Amino acid sequence: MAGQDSNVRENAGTEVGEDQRVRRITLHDQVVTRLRDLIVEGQLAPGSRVPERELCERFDISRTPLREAMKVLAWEGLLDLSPNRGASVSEVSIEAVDEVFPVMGALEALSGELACRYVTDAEIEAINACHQRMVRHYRRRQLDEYFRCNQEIHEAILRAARNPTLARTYQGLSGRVRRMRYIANLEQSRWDQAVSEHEDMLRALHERNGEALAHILRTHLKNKLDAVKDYLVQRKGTTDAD
Amino acid sequence: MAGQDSNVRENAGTEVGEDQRVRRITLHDQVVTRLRDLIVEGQLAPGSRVPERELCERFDISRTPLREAMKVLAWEGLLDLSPNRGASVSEVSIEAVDEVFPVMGALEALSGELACRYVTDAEIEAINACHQRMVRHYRRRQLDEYFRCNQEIHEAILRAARNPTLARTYQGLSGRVRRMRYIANLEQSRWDQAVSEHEDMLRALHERNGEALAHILRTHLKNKLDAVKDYLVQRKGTTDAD
DNA sequence: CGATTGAATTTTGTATACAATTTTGGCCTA
DNA sequence: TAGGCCAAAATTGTATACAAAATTCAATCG
Repeated sequence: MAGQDSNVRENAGTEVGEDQRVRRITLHDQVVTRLRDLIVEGQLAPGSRVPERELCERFDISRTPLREAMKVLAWEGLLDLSPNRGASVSEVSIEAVDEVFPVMGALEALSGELACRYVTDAEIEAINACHQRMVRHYRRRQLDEYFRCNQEIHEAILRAARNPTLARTYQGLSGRVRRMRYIANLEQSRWDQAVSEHEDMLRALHERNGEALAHILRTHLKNKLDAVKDYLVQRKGTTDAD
Repeated sequence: MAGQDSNVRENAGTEVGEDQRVRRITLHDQVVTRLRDLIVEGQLAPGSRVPERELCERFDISRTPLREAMKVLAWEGLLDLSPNRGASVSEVSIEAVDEVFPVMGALEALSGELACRYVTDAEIEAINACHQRMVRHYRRRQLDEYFRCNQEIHEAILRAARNPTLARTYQGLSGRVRRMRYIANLEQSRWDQAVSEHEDMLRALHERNGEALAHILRTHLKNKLDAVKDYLVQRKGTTDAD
């Protein structure tokens, strides 16, 4: 009876569930994706102001779709908007990391539990294949490819949780954290640890041990964010006195 | 050092933390709040289409700020947008409730734990006062006033968690659920139960027992959503055959 | 020489105009 | 009469124009 349910959604670009049947994507949707990538990849430095004019020229569009996109990114927390004073890329502070962690941690743990409940054998196999690819990239020290597989795995788990609301909520937060991986490059010891944690994940998924997977995902996230925080502390030390 | 932090935020209307020093609120911010209220209060029926023209006339504004507001509400999940085909109010289905519960439950539990960690005696006292008011309204069967106190308490707990990201994320989801309280009116037995659960909450908060509060909040939410689901099932039964 | 005030410039907020797509209604045909 | 096709209307997507606020910079005053 409820026909309106599986409609095309906004921000299709970063959704976990893929409805790729949309051929005509609106301009501001593209802008949301492209602008988010710009921020996430650090091409727009945290704290820097973002005049509308500049972005209009860069994307070669008018202000209307750009502003609509900026509203969404402000809601996601990637931009700070001040009335009549414009937009600036939100800062990545240690406090922000500490603030985001418990929330993402709770969601990540939940996704682990739900994923173990609903994941299919085929999905586990696919995730396993992706994991093996990731390990190969890890051995060859191919950072970019490694990250791509890494994110693919996390998205697959999120998808296996069979909860679009969870996925959307998590992704909304992850943008703020994802860019940190560009800011803080992986140290070798942390990298070894991360791969080891991923092994644990796969095992828990195989055994469909939701509690274990939840715990691993949470720890995994915490370790990752701690690494980012270390980097931020260190960086702060170079600019501040003492 | 990071000066951009405590800037005015978008959607100030429903934030938990109150920065009321802003005198000049932009038009689309007002529209976000007003349109959300319209949806939450059920004045725009779930599933109904929402032509821009109509809302422009109702709010007496042009399409530009309205569209910016609609983008945000679509992100919140209150509106479904289809390119070139307009907006419709998202449906409130049983599946949607089941989907939202685990996510909100996890966040609610988290807020309980954090609140017990950071809440001050003064805050507990304020919450307690609000609780007493709520009980009075409950005894007098004043539904609207009861709900107002109820929401105030939940917001106070969320605020005590000292985590704006958590608050924002939770509020983003709560809009979808809040309107259900208008759809499904409280039955007496459920009402008794809810008040009793609130007593438990206050006790846990007093004892600063985070684990207990987390559990109570989660159960409280589950009971509330179950009541909504019962109502939806019943309602569906009257329209569908069997 | 520094601070303050005020006009010019820039930037944002809102409204309107134009283009493109979808929906609707009617007409024609099989 | 039913179905399909084309045109007209309505609705959405985008661009531009105008208004208001904020920033800048310089000139004047202390």
